[in-house]
Amino acid sequence: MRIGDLSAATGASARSLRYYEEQGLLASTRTPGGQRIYPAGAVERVTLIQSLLAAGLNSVTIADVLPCISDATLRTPWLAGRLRGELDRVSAQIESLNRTRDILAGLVDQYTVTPASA
Amino acid sequence: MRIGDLSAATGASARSLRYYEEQGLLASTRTPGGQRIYPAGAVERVTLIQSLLAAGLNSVTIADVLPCISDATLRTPWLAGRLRGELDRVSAQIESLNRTRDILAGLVDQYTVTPASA
DNA sequence: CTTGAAGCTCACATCCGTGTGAGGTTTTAC
DNA sequence: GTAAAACCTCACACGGATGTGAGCTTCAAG
Repeated sequence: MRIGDLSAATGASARSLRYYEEQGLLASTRTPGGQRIYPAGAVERVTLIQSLLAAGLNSVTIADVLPCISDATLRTPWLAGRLRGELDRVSAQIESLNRTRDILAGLVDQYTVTPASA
Repeated sequence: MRIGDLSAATGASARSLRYYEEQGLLASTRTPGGQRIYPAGAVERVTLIQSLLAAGLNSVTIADVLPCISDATLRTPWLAGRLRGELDRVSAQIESLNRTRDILAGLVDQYTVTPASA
């Protein structure tokens, strides 16, 4: 599959896909003319990359972590700790976001209730 | 309370506090010499600002939304919609983060289980 | 007074994924 | 063989909160 197809399939821009490759997150082979050809699992991989980016992991961290998903032999204790750290961070972030959501929901509630007198 | 005290109380750097003021998120009076004096509720206000920033609202949006928390008369339908939109966005973000957390947790699990043979 | 800590303004730097545009090449379809 | 669509590589720009440093002023304590 070519870059346009992968872009359409994932919602990531071609620019982003090239960036992922540049950062070592995504592999491609090339046609004789130099255009990128992506293997079958690329869609899932890009989806995963997007998830991790959205979770606040930067590309370097993702590059460290990603290989282990496909290759269990690459798992080191150091990486396990790293991963656990990221998990904790994301969990804390979710906690914090939940509280903030409650604040926003409370405000929306007030909007819904108070102007009922109007 | 002066800027150093507020910074210590909230964890926000003095730089950030000045920035919040510049963006209209935080008010202060000044000493005759020009130094900032913050009123009593400033700590809570800064904490709220930090929450909203962490939730992905930018300073302009926060500036729109913040006044309504203290003053119900400022609530307009337009702002209600705006607020609801932000709430939806944050909720979606939390959903997405939950999925990502599950992915990370799954990875950590694999680390925990697989190397048990070692 | 004097001195050191704390504050002030201004302005440039950083992060980092993504947008964008120029200028050129490859691929695909007719 | 030709035209159009897709792709290529630079390389610069951005957003937006925060860091940082220079140069100066104010405040609090001795």
